[in-house]
Amino acid sequence: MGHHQLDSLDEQILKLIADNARIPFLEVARACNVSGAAIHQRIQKLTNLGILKGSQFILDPEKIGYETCAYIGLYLKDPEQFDSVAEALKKIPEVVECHFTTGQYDLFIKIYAKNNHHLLSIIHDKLQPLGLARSETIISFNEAINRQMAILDMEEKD
Amino acid sequence: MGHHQLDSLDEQILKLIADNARIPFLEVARACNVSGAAIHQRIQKLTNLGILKGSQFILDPEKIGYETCAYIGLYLKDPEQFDSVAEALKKIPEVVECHFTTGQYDLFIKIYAKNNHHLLSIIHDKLQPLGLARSETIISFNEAINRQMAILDMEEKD
DNA sequence: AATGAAACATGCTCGGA
DNA sequence: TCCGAGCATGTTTCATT
Repeated sequence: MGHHQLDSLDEQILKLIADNARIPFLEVARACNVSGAAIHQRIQKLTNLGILKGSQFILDPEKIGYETCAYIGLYLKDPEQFDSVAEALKKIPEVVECHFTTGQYDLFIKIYAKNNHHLLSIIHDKLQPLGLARSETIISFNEAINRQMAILDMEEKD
Repeated sequence: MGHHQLDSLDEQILKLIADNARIPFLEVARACNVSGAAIHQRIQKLTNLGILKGSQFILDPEKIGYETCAYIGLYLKDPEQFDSVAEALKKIPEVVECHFTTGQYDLFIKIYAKNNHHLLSIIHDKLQPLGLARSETIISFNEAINRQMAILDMEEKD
């Protein structure tokens, strides 16, 4: 699971495509002073290495009807079930993140709901039945930042 | 700020492109039984409405050297400064999310760091100087889910 | 691992319905 | 709002270095 050695060209490519998945590879090629075929090969390589894991169009949650964003810390009745609970959470489309965490919570999740009422009904009808002992909800009323981590600098050797 | 009326074609398009930003629009057109020009126009419209907010290639954080993911709840010495603190957080590249929240915390952020030591140094050297009274860190040791919310069903009328 | 050219496919624009 | 056609542009492959 360690990370890989990326050379300067890989890094340039990642910086150019990370926040613009529709950029023409020829434009990347021109910016990097290499051929289009080279970019094609590198992107293939980065994909095979698992560094690139697909692409997305970013949708504005509010504009498609998801006005409530919340984090919920879950305490399980049986903490050893965290694995099967995580599986069950994958089937709840409103759950967009799920973390196994240190300390306080057994699981920590992020949810988008249509509104506060919808959030409550998700907690009641979908989360509680999974075997929660208790939960703590943090409602976000403004997502001031939401971005991908930057590609900061070269990777050190293994 | 409200959401918009999306028809069935908009919805189909969003479902096809949301998790594949590189899909050819002509392929979308074929799947929807409309012309390529129609898809082109719709995507333009969805972009103008702010429903589409750009695109990304998804990078695997671990594979580019970010092995620690954490959430941090921030208590500010002066809670009224939350706005300027949020601005300052934008300049810290390791901070990928920042929320204004109800209750407990003044701000709630998500951070990717190279390792635990790096996380500590970010908290000490970059976050504390912003005027923190206190902070609570939740370290994730496994991100079991990380996805975009699904496009579930038609939007109701305004 | 990169190149350049060729073959193929797509993106974009415009006139018209 | 959509279609179809035309042209510019991008993608992919392959033989070569």
